[in-house]
Amino acid sequence: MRQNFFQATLNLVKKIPVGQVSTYKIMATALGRPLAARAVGRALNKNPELIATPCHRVIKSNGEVGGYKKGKLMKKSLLKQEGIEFFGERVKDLDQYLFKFNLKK
DNA sequence: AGTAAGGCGGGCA
DNA sequence: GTGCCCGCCTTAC
Repeated sequence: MRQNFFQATLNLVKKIPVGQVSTYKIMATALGRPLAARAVGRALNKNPELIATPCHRVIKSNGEVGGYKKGKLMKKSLLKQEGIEFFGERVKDLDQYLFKFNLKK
């Protein structure tokens, strides 16, 4: 399932609705690996299609933007275009935009 | 096969 | 809030 993890990750990112975001942790959990947040980031970094796969909608669990292959500035810009606002390096009202997939809080 | 790296998380000083 | 370290997981060399 190693190779599949990569696929599953990209696939999962595509499920994030426009105007919403998720965190590496949540995604890792959704993938069955609550502790693989790092691996998720690794996968997204090697994301073949930056546009088709909205990896910019994935941020850190603490609300910070996190990183982006093309730079976090670009990431923030893309998110802003989707209606998400920022407060410095953090997403404003994170819980409001946070997409938790099928997970229950 | 071994090791380093990477868009992280959490705990503690 | 900041900084540091350790832990976790997968991918690349």
